[in-house]
Amino acid sequence: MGEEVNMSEYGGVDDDRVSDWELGLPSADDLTPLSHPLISPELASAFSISPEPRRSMTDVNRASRNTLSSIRGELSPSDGVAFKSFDEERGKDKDGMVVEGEESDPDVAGDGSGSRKVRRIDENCDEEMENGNDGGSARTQVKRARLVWTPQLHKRFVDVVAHLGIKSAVPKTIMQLMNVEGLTRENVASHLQKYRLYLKRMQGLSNEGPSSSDPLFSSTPVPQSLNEARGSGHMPMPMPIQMTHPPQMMHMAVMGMARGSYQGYDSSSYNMLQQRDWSGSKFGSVASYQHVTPNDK
DNA sequence: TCCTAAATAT
DNA sequence: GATATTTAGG
Repeated sequence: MGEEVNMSEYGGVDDDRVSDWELGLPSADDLTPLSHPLISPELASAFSISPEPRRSMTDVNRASRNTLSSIRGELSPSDGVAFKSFDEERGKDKDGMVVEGEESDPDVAGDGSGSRKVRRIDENCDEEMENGNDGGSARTQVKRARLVWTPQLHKRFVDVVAHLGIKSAVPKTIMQLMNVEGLTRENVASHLQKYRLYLKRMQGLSNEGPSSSDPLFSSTPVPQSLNEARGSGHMPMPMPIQMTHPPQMMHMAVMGMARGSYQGYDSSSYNMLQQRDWSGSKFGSVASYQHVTPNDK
């Protein structure tokens, strides 16, 4: 769940008080995010309604999340899971570490029937080169950390692409349907580019055996959707995607991950779980961000 | 505007 | 070298 980095600053100061608080608090999963959209993203996209009202409550969100994270980080005596507070290496620009908060997710069985977990990307900006009061426009785009396409995220991506049809699967639409907070169109575009490449390869080598190049892609069943999904000239009626109705935001917040070691995923669990929802598996979080070097480009 | 391919960066 | 981001052309 929402691992937060800056909690390291408060590390272990108030464990006692925290445990008192947590007694009456609902679990993080039960909380409805403030960013709760009123209509389903499918519907929204069907009618060209912007799914994200662009609330200006981002600060509030962040604040409450921080609080939650802090609490979460300190509790766990009841679970067998050991939450370790993580200290991060900020000094080294090339170093990052994976912090996966394992979340007990009891409702995995139905795969989408129950309450979908809220998902979002928690970006973290290290040093923010804040605007030196330039022209005054709030244009200062904080450099996002490197997005890591976790199996969950990719699965969502594939689902959306599949149901859109390969034709109308364009970055913007995909991004909207995925409804992952913080996920940019460029993120999707980039991934889509790679995904298309992958599909092409697979198509060319349809009788290719085990060694499919990408562990991520090969793990996700590729839909036979080289066909168009939407009738031409029709209004984009949202299709009943596998994802359940309130597919709110993906909740995700994981930092770091050493470069180049992504392929270290256990391929066996891939095959086992390829049709299941990934939540609850060892992949506690949906996506992760890699720490970005303070280097400016 | 935005999609896609290519270049660049990590 | 793989992945993700950024740039450039349409």
